Amino acid sequence: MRVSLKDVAAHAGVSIKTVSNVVNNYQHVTPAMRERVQRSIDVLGYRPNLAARHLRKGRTGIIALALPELGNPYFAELAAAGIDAAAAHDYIVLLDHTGGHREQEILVSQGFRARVIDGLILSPIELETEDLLDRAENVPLVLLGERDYDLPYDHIAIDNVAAARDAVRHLNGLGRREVAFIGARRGRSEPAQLRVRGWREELTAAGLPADDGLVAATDGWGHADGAAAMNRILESGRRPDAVFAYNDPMAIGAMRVLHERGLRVPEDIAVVGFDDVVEGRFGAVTLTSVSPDKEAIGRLAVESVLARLGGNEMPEPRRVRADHRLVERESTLGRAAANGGGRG
Amino acid sequence: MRVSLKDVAAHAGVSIKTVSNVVNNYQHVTPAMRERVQRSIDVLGYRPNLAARHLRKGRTGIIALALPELGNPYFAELAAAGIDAAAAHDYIVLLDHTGGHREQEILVSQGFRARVIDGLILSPIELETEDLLDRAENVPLVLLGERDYDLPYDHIAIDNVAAARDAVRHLNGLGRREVAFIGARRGRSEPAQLRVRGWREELTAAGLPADDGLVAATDGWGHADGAAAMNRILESGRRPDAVFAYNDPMAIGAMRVLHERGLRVPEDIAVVGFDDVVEGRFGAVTLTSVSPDKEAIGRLAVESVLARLGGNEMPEPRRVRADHRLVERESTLGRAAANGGGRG
DNA sequence: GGACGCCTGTATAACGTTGTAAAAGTCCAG
DNA sequence: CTGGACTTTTACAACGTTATACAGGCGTCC
Repeated sequence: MRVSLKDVAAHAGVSIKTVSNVVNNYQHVTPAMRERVQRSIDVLGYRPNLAARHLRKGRTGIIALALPELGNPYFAELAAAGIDAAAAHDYIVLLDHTGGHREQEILVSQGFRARVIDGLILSPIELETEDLLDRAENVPLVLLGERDYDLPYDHIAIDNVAAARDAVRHLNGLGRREVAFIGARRGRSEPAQLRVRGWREELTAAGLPADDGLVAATDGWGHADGAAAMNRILESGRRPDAVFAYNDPMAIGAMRVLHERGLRVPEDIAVVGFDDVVEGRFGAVTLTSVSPDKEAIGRLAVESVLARLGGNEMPEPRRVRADHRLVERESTLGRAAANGGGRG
Repeated sequence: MRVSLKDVAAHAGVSIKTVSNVVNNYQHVTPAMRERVQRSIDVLGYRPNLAARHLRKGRTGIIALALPELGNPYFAELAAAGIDAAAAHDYIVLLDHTGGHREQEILVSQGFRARVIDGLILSPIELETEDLLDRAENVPLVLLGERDYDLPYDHIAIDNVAAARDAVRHLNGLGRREVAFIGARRGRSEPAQLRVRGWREELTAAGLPADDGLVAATDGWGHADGAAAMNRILESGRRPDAVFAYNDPMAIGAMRVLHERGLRVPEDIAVVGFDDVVEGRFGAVTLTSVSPDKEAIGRLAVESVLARLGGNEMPEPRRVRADHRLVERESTLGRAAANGGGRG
């Protein structure tokens, strides 16, 4: 059986509490006593029983990080950053995936999937505001990602509108005048996605078309969804000279379709993605992408949720903006000044 | 404060244990009593305290899954499969990443990173046999992946030698006679990697060269490592007509280098990867790859470790083979019968 | 009709830890 | 050498749950 404080206490000839004091670096322990107890600890190979500690302290030392999809490298990198940030605070991360499905997201937000956690970081896709109103759970919640909720929870994200505008402005600067958007989510009550909004704002400001025919809604957000959306746009008869995708996998899926149809990137159609995943740097045509500071997002999310644990004072919910920048690569290369000229 | 069994018991006017019995679906509870207690549970919104349950039962309901790198979609998909398989058994998965570094892998195997777990699934990269000999930890361990340890732990993997031979045989069948291998790990005491072995065996059996000049060792196993390795091979003066890579990201990195140098895939050089990640299906040249049954691996690993929890009888350690198949795509297309003819 | 067994429900004692309060020990001033 | 102030260590009670053992109630079998 595992060795407990009791065993160590017996071995060292002291009380249980003294051993506990040594383990917890309690201030008032004489060096002699500390060493004696420590020796017993080492000899017996004592390791604290976390379940008991958790029961006693009411904390588990675990926070959950619920992401839509681990297969998307963006989330994988985010997860890695979160795990490391948590480890720095002696916290462990329980990773979960929702598939971006509303029911799963609700389950997670209500704490029904992982019930051993002190705090929760959730990156929702389909979750609606009302789903969080009756949140019975009392563990702190921090939200991540593009969706914007008017709720008293911390929210960590980049400025998605500004980032989308950066991307579109970059395309416009290359002389592209018809910029399609791939990846509006289908069936969303309000098309309030910030990236679509940024796309629309920037185009409108530039006096360029931003009609619905240029927006392709999708069911998911993987390569295949991007490819299908690209196909749909082209089959509609539109011939945009640029595509801005909701994320990199979708952009890459779209580029595959363009390749199959003999359209050249960037000569015929420039492409910009979002998230700056590694994959985009190694295709036949490397991908220009909006690069969020993933490390910062992961770290800020963890620090944010841990801060909520401390006191009951419940400070004002915070909207934290992480940095982003546009990384230009081959998919939007060249033809900088050669605008105006058709590409016949 | 949270509501406990005691509160429910008081509300329902029964003993604590009776409430516990209802919660645990204990057999001998009258329907009337069950309903009465259940009503109190619902009214008060009781939710079991897992820390207390864990302390009492000695189980936490959590297993750890430690993978080298979440950024590699292969592992991300594996993780997703593991999480779902565990959920089917009411278990929760604690995901961890080692970076493939030996110290981290040792830490994980000794249980120093996550100490709340009932079992551990580890996919080691650099870990050596001796690191597991003095494993003090008593939680069951299941190993995953390519490395083969002669130790009394369950091991789940595909037949890596056979899979590698399949890939090389496929290339040979296309008339390719000089097949390079990308991704032998640098600094490994014995080059016992199974995939290299399969590559060598198949080539040798076919009477083709399998010398060290065709093997490119790498530090890591990402896109950039594959690209660097490909560059090194080409700069050495060798002109292989096929490349077999340790995994898909490396294969894709290699293809990028070939593209930059104006070498065509598959016309000049055919490429085969390993793992069949989604990314390989959407490049300008889709990637032929060995496709392990990830869902099965994740599921088998979880079931294996859960099986070890049950009894103390410690059955014989098992080597479980998951299925694999070769998925042929554009990177090895055509020129089937056109062998023999040089390529200019 | 009484003894026996089965079915329900209850009291109590753990599981291993930490917080509280009090006991024991130490030190110094008077 | 005694009293007081302070430091170190201890005993004990929680935290919320489940296992064990046992007490009643009821039916059943001779």
